[in-house]
Amino acid sequence: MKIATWNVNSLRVRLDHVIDWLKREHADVLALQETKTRDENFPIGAFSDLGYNVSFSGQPTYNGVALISRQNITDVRTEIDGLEDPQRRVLAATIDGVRIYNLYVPNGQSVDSEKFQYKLSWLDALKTQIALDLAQHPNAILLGDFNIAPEDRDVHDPAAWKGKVLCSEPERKALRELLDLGLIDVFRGFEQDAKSYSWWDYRAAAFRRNRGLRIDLILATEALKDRCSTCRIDVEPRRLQRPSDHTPVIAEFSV
DNA sequence: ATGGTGGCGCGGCCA
Repeated sequence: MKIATWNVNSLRVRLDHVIDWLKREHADVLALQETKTRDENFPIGAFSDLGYNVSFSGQPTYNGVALISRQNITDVRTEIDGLEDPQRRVLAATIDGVRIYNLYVPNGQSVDSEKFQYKLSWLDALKTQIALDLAQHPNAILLGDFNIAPEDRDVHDPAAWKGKVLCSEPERKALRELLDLGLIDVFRGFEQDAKSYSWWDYRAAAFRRNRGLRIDLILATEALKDRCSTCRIDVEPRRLQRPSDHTPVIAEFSV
């Protein structure tokens, strides 16, 4: 299974990029975040023409997640238990016997904001849900835009970002607690270039200067980690005209 | 430079 995650920051604007990317990479599963697309407007045909199934949970203007898959998508869930949340950030499904969680973790805006408290409570509810689910699904993958840089090596300028949202200790702790359930950030299981990032701010020529963060992650259970043969960031889509501010992260599993 | 750019949708929010 070749599986990838990509925050596209509007599927309508980025559809050509996504279709071209699928034609080139032939991924089995692509998890999209920030589709910003109502369900009734989802471009099903663009994907079915390539032989892909789709599942989506969208809303107008903000958020929105989708799964694009060669194999059937079953047992779809879009809610976290105990979390009343109109924001469409979760799409869990089973594909090829693997339980897959496509996640768009709240950004949090700034550590002193209400949105940051929402981010932490959202992560806490997610942890509770995943703890329960992993007992039933030894083969599971969590992937998406986590809006958390796990460690300082995932940050272009750790001193400047210290304590700031996306890098602060409370959210890093929340991520570690999620990993402690038995998940591995598979990107770090392989040799990687220093300064490997998945997101660059649109402003201040951040991409050209490689001033980025690695906040798009693929987490796998122990059983699947041993079946992971590669994980890499594909920076090419970020070079295109009118790109998303994120670029795809890809992992391959023998399942 | 407390800015900068981009998407949505047409003013202001969100990232």
